[in-house]
Amino acid sequence: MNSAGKTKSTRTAKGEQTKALILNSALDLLRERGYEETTMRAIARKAGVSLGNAYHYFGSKEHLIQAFYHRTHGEHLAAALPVLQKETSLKARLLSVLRLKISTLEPYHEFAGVLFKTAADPHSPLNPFAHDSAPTRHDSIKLFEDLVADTKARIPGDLRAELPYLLWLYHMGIILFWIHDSSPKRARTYRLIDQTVDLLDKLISLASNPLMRPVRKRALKLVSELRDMGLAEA
Amino acid sequence: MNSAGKTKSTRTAKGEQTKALILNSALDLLRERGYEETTMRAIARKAGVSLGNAYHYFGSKEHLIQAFYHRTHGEHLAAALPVLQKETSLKARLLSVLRLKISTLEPYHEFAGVLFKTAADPHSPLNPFAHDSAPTRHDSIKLFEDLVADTKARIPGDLRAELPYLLWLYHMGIILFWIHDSSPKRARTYRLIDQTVDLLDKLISLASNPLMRPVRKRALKLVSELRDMGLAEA
DNA sequence: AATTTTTACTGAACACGTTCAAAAAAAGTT
DNA sequence: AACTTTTTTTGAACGTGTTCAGTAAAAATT
Repeated sequence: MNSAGKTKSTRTAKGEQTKALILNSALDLLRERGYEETTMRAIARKAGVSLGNAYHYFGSKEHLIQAFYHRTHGEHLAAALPVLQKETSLKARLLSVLRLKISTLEPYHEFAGVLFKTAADPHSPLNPFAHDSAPTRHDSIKLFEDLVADTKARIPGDLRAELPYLLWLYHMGIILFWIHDSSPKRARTYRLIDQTVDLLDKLISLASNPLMRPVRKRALKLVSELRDMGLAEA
Repeated sequence: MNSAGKTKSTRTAKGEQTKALILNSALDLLRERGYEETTMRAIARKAGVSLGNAYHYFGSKEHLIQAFYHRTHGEHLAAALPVLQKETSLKARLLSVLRLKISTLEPYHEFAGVLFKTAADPHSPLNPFAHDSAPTRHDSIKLFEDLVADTKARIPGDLRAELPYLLWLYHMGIILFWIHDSSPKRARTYRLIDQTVDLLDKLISLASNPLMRPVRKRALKLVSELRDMGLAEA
């Protein structure tokens, strides 16, 4: 069995091809119709494959979403990494990276809600704290590590260490807002990004003040405990 | 039709009785078996009623959860209000109210995950920003209004106005943690409450400092915009 | 080359949430 | 009391996600 016994590993070139075919069919339908309206039967039909075969490669409908998540993260990464070369300030980097995230996700807005729907369920393999989604989550946080790493802002070491995780959480919050955002061209979300990035920048400066050291230490210790806990769970 | 055309209003004493019977059967089963393992058919059977009849009173399985949410909130309120009489400090009140919330929810820990599962889905009538759940949400926030209202801490007016909503969000975060908490007697959650309440108290003092006024104003304006948005949506 | 073992694939079956037309019961009306 | 309207209740039906025993094909082994 695999990590959680759901998705079988592919052993054959033919199999790899079929698996990709199913995933592409699924993403097409999800983009067009959203989650509920995209049935496993429709996915299999579009891929020219039997229903059972789809389940051979993807243990459940949710596992297809995990594959989607992995793919869009790759797209986002490809778009965001060049930005880290050009921009050096934390603020400018954050602004670009978040805007790119939203534009990458945009084609899937209709069905993205389901991501968070299951994300909060402890029994779902999709929830961000679950063992199954650890690799994708780690990849996702790594982008924010790179973002923070070589920025020349004066940030105390303790805060700098936790900042990637905190920014990742913040970026999840932005996505949650975007999911509920039905304004034209997602204008509200982009405005929220502008405002919160600006505010965050100020708050980081504030927290970096030596006078803040005791409170900062306390808060960061709490954050690190919370962060570690996810890995320790079943 | 009702608020969203889902739950029919009851017109008869007999109907009221049947509705209560179904809800009680549902809550019993949910407590014993959790959400997935509790089928609508089992609920109907336990209530001695046909499947279709269950759907006559509760438009969907999720609507039963909304009823659960309403009921446990009532229990929590009954336990928490006396505390506001005895305790006067914000810190002590918060500590008690949160601990009571967790102990009220405890019997339903197994299935509470589904609360958050659907809570983040924009299409679900259960999501906290949805129109359907507005009454329960408002009731829930009201408790924190009472909690803040007559406390004698020196808190600036702008912060005091938003504090109930912020504390409600915070309390949702605590519940989210509790859902994932599998430690004995939920020790981790109680520890988290202790630590975060302590920290929150310090942060409120900090934010009340006149020097913080500009940043505070900015942050609170953002929060109030976010809060209003929920009501404006479809 | 024949045989065994592993992988890819099929389609029928299951239990579930949900819907709906229609029957039974109750309440309201004349 | 007879009739109409409304509410309650039923049970069959639909489409869904998922499972599984079994078949076809490919790879590994002899």
